[in-house]
Amino acid sequence: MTTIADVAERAGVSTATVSRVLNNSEKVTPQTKEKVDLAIEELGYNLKQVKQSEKNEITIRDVATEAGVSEATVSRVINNSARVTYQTKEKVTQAIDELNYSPNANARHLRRSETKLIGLVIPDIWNPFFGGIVRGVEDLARNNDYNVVLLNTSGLLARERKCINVLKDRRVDGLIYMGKTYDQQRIDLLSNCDFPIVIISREENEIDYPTVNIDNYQAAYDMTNYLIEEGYQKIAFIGGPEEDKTAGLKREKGYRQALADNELQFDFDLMVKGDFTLQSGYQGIAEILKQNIVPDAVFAANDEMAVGAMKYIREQGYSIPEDIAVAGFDNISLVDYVEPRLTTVVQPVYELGQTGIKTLLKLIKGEELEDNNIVLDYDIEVREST
Amino acid sequence: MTTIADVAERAGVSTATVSRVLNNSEKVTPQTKEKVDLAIEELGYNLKQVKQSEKNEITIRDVATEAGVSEATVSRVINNSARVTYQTKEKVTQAIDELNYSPNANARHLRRSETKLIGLVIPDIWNPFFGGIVRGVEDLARNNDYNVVLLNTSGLLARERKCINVLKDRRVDGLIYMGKTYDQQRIDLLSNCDFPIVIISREENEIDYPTVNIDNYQAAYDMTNYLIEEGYQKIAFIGGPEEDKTAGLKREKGYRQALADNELQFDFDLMVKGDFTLQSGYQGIAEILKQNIVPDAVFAANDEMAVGAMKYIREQGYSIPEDIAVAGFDNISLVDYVEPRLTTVVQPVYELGQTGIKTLLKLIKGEELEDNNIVLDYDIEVREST
DNA sequence: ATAAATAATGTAATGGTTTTCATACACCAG
DNA sequence: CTGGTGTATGAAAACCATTACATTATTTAT
Repeated sequence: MTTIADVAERAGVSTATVSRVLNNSEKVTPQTKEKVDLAIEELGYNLKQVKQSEKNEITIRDVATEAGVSEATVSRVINNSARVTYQTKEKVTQAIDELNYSPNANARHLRRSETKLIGLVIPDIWNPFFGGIVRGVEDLARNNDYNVVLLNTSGLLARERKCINVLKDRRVDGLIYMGKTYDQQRIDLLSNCDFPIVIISREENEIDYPTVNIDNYQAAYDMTNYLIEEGYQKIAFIGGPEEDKTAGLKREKGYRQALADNELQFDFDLMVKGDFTLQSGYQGIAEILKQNIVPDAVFAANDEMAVGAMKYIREQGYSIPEDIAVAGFDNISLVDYVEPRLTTVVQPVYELGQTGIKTLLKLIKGEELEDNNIVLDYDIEVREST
Repeated sequence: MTTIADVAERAGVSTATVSRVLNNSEKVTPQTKEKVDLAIEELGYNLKQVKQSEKNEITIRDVATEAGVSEATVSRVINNSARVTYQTKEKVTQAIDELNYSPNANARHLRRSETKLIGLVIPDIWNPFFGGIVRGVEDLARNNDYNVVLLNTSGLLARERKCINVLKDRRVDGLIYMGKTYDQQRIDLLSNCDFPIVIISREENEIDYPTVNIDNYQAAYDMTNYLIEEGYQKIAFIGGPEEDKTAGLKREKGYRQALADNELQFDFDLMVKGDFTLQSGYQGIAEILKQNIVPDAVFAANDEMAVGAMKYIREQGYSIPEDIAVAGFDNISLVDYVEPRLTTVVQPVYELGQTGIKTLLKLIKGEELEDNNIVLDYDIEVREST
């Protein structure tokens, strides 16, 4: 298509000048007018020309034409949104097949103002604990015609902020959020979203959104109790970091309460703080053993630390579980592979994910939640380490 | 907003009838008219009501009004797509802030006919091997303003088919595909897509799309060579399943060639087929040992099988690596946790992901690839198991 | 001061779909 | 067979942003 710009170039003047000539709006030298008029003629420029699309996506319009019906009818067939004669339906589906038409979801979503997209914000998919959750989320989401946009944050506030903005721009229908910490900044971040949000794997009292979780306190209590029943008396505990006011703290509390309820003295020397890494479990138990205190069992607030502890214990020549039993928390896949296999609290990761998305879908539909804080069952899987 | 349909429902007639009443276009029974009029009154229906959006999304139009400029100018500010006076820019950004405006990405993408969305099809995110890749993909994608739609297939053809269709509908700009197998059906599936595709972790000769991978043959060769150099002479191999004509086969070939090049006899009794699971590694080595053949080393085609083998070996009272050394392939996280830690081929998972997305972005931009099959470096990480 | 260029901004078409309102046709009861 | 209605369909207005093209302001050069 010829544009004013083309004419301008041909005539060797600016587009503004061409415009002036066309509209007689301002004075123009006769020579200039001459040049411009010539260019217009040469190029056959025509103000009223209609532009035609370059891109050749097959659209609902093409289908409509092919089937000899209106776009509306095609839409009705596609969405089953109204009764359509059998014949018409046939024609339409055939046209769709013939043209290999696939409806543009973006256009649909723009019109419908829903995107069938769920944001999934996670600190680290590499970690199988989260991997299991993601899988639960994705499976069930897709069964409900939603897709998942995955965003890995590494737990960094700046990245989380960006992620949330991206999700806002994309107008996701909802968000499943998992963070490392839940401080005021995160809460501000989330509260600024106008789509529903569900938090997985956090204690309910920290945060003001629906959560899906297990009862960390009770699980730790039960595990400790189990150890006591098995005859262990001197049970060490490797906890989470000082700052962790959430799951880690709950687990610690469960441990202490179980001791108390069994009339066992809580001993500060038997408790150390870790940071959920393998190393910290290793060092944690080392701290205790180096004081020449030898517990008969160690309960770590997560599996990584338990495995780290096992390593040190074995290095010191103790045998597991004969000298020192070890128990963990989470049931990450590696617990099955270590020697001896680790007794641990089984978190239902896949179900956590599924329940999270179920809850989110309810919120999206505007349904009321019976319970804002869903607590799933855990299991204690006894293996050879105790 | 009240629509004709609402009135029709209230009055218990069809919309057509309501229309007739409204326009006096055709005859209508007095009673019907009565009913309809009543309904109209009750619902306060007003033909001329300007329909206003129910959804009250803040749009670029609002920003334009607020800032006293045209929508085009707002767009220019947002996208930095043309020069705008400092003052105008100020006004616009201020309006954006004030209204807390966030541009609707779907509308943008519809117009631009690109979605900044990448499909990521994967057999199992739960598996840390894939988890690492996903992370590499997502990180780099986001740095380039792309988002990732994650689709977990469990390797099932039916699900893969659905996934691909979803991605087509969503008009993703590209796809990163990982599958368990690559048969004709998958190839058909992929070839039916009109966006660029990159395959991660597959041998180039199987498939006709750009791939990112390591050299499985060479890696297995090097590992075998390393074992031989360490003095092992009787090296067993636990391979992939019979059907696996890809990575597993390459690894086997590398193993055999290394033997040959070192003038070691290849011995069928020292080779078993597994299926990449822990159990199959356990059984595999059992098969060999039960024949009273005792190798001095075992090389498994992946880590899971290696760990399974370790387990059986230890159970039989052999010590690792003194009696039998063990080596694996992949470097999944658990290799660091087993006792002794496993010597293995390190696949650069994160880089595989990153390179995959890099390649895909090139394709999306329409750039030529220097190399259609990118081969990344691997490492051999020697630990205590050899 | 005038004519032209350049910079800044506006207008309106466009992207592909859904959905509301409107209507042609077919059916049914009297 | 005809008046009254429902059913199947069509036309056109949304949805929100981008962008091609046009135009108005502001410089620059003569």
